[in-house]
Amino acid sequence: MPENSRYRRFYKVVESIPEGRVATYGQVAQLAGKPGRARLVGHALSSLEEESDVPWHRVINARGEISRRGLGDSEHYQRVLLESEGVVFTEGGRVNLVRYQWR
DNA sequence: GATCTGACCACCG
DNA sequence: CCGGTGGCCAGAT
Repeated sequence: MPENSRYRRFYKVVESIPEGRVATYGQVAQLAGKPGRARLVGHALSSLEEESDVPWHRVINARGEISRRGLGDSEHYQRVLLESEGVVFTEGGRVNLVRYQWR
């Protein structure tokens, strides 16, 4: 995905998420000036290059859970990345949003 | 170019 | 908190 694509707004927002904090898709969409377009964020992240500097792993869904289509292990990978930044998961494999959501 | 699909969300129950 | 519903929109087919 080229840097000059129209997803650039979203990447900019994601890049500004501090370490050890998370944001929801809807939140990113809103901060990017596209309220209600949470789905676009998902598409933006899914087309993101692996070598990108964007901390895509800090974006989770509104229930505090890691979303990913069927494929198994990359979901675990995202969790490991967050845990290495100090984010603690609950028993259900979810993040305590009131505590870790970026404001 | 019509239709389907999806890293979703708000709203309701 | 969980499940279903409707809506939005970019890619893939």
